[in-house]
Amino acid sequence: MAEVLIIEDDDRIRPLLVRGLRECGHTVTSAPTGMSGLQLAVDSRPDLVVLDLGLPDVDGTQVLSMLRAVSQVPVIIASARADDPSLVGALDAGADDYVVKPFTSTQLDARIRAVLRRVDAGRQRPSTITVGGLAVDLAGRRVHLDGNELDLTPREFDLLAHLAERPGEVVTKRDLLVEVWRQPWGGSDKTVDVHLSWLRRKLGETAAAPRYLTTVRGVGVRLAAPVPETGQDG
Amino acid sequence: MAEVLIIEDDDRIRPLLVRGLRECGHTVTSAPTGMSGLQLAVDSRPDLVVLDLGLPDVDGTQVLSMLRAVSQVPVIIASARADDPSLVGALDAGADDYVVKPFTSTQLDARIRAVLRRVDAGRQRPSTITVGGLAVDLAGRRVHLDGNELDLTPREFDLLAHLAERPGEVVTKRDLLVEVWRQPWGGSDKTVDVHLSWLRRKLGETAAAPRYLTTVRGVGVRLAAPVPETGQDG
DNA sequence: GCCGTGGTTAAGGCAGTGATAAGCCCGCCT
DNA sequence: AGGCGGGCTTATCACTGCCTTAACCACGGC
Repeated sequence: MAEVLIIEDDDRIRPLLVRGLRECGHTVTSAPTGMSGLQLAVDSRPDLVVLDLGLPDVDGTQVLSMLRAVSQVPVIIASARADDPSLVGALDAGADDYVVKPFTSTQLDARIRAVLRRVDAGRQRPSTITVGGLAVDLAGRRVHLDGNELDLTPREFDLLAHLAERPGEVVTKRDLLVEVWRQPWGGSDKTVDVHLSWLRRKLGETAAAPRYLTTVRGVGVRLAAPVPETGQDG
Repeated sequence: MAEVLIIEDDDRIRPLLVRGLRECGHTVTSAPTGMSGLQLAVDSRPDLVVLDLGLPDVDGTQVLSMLRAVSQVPVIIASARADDPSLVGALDAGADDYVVKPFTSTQLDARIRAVLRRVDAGRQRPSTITVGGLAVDLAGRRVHLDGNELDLTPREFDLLAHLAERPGEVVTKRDLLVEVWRQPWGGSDKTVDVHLSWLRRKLGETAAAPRYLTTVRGVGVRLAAPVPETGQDG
């Protein structure tokens, strides 16, 4: 069904949850601490995170805040705290649901499906995006420009795909480093510049005369259909 | 915050919920039976429905099914039944969340906000503001004036965007320095003046004959749709 | 008539960007 | 196991163009 990450320190509960959700058909990974869970969430990009509030290293609410800073992944809080302030605080910090221990994997599975159903309803995306004469096949990882297939490196494709998913929208280099390069904490903007340069070359354009890739100085870059040439210019 | 419909038969609980949610800032309507609630949901198109499972006329799950047949409105089940089958059945029937009575309006409000946040995230908002013949695309950072695209510098765009987000409202230079320039500690008002001047030039207007950007002496500046020329003036 | 606020233009400094080259790492082929 | 090549990153340098500061002018209020 979905890839689920469980962040839970209790060595008795964690295996139970992993096992229960696997029996429900999910692909499950797990982490025993907040920081390792955060790491996994960034690296493996799960479809949903089940987060315990009572973690040994960092408070669950803080983990949630940090996670929200870099990802929109749905989060279900699993906590022993049944009081309103804990619940309200967690939901307002960006959680999607809150279940109080003890609970069955059946219930957790039902809540997971409810959250994912709502999330999926928002984004039904076609597997191939067309922007002007540019066709990006996300599933097949192929790109065609005016009918001719382009030979892109993995990074080049990921970069182009990310931009193609937001046509006409300006994306910052910082966002690209986070989303494409998966480096929320570091990395150099220059790397993005270089890849953009190569991408432009393969798209048959230059930075000085952009067609699809327009850089917005001081902000980022935008992918949009080129404006048809008006013929003779001034 | 949102328009909420409460479907609940208990004459003691219903007013409590209505009152509690109104205190949280929601607009609330309510119905005591499944069929009247269904009617209201169709007629008044609320942003969210709180549905009791134990209704006198029709079972709550059936109400949910009928509602889902005609609407994608988010539904939070409020029920006295704490057993897993009821919860799983309701969620699988299309509910977004499930709270077990008794619960506080604080908790219900938090869950409402969590559900609505996720729903709103799915909608792609039209991120373009139109003021008269001026169209400001916030996400794409493009500006069109009477159909022609304007070439604005980053600061010019930020300035215009900030004003466009508050059409008709006078904004002080101090506010602009804080919000656009991100300099709460200092900075010269003259900088704003200079950028306003450039912006006016690109908008095809002068300070003496303003169309979109009107300065209010001693206060600040306002962006508003121009008043059509009446021909000869007084 | 003076002062303060606002408008415009000019100029210099600097930050962000573009392109290329070199180094490194990893996988593949022999 | 060693060589090889493609791809990614980092570094360097030149350049464009934006932002700020400064100076001067116009206007309205007191």
